Amino acid sequence: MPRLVYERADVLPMLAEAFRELGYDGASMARITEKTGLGKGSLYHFFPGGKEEMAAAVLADIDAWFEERVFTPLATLPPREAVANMWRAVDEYFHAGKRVCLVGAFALDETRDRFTGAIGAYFKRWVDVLEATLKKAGVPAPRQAALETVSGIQGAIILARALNNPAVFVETTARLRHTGSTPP
Amino acid sequence: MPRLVYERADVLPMLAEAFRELGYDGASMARITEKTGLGKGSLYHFFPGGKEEMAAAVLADIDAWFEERVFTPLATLPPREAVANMWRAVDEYFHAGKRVCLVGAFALDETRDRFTGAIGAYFKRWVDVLEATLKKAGVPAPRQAALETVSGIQGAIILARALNNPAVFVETTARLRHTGSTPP
DNA sequence: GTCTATAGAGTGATAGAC
DNA sequence: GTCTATCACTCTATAGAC
Repeated sequence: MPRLVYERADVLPMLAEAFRELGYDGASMARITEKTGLGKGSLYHFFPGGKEEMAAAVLADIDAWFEERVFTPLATLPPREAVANMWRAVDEYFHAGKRVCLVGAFALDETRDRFTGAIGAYFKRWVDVLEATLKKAGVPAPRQAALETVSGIQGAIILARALNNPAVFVETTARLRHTGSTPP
Repeated sequence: MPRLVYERADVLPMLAEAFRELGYDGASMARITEKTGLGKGSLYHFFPGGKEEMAAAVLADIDAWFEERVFTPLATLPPREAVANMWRAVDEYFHAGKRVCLVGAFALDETRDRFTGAIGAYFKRWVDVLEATLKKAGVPAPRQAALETVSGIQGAIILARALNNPAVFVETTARLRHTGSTPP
């Protein structure tokens, strides 16, 4: 009987989904083993620091994805293309409203204080690089537009989940999507 | 030695703060007794249904506050006055970005499924009544503007907490605040 | 005495860590 | 699997108002 052999990197997406669905405190080790199919032995082998290290690794993995697919492109592509790429990546990542932003969710309760650095850096990077892009695109008040866009995505996720209607995510972000792609 | 005697209604704001700071799963009975100063006896006397009844009562209390201070005024005051009143109430309630929205926070993880009705009703009522007000004010695309406003508030709370800077709440909602108060 | 509110020890179950 | 700590919750005892 063959057995599946995982690497640490294979486990991260499953862990991420567990934390996304259950929250940090709601994700008990028992439910994490259910969701991942890995035994406690494997999990503590990969993450000797336990649950906190698992969540920290997941946050770092998310940040790396956004760096590659959103932040770096924002900084290097021509502004309008960069913004269009961001919205494509956002729709892909959040499954057009069906998936929650773990970084945003962790920010809301005292879980934030465990991961202040990672959470703050993710959002600061996003706002800063989007602001610079919008400035290049000639958008007026680029700082405020960037804040509005990043926070608008977070709010749309909450609203879509609260109303139990993923379509609300696209509907709510509709106007934001034009910022940076319409001439001033 | 005199002792403090509470009513159920006195306990709700303290419970709300506990859930807001700790989240539903993070709010253990031990920490709730710490935060409220009440013994388990008192808490289970007021809320025989335990933690779930406590959270449900808190959600109902929040909903009642918003009904009185935001939703009903939106439906009855002249449109521009109604919107101005809403923003005053929002700033007061969320302490201009220092306080989290418990209903929104519960929406993000599986806690939503315990309180689907209350969470959905709160946001549906807010969006619907704001949409009607903006329509009366002659705002174009009132539905989308209402979604954007309600979700923008939620997003601004997340961003302010993530960046550890309450001022970001006011900065981020700045443009939203003009919707409904500027002539079309 | 009754009644409501309070305090907190004690229950079995389950938590995270190893 | 095994450890201890902590979980939500129960229950008994009691305080003070009538």
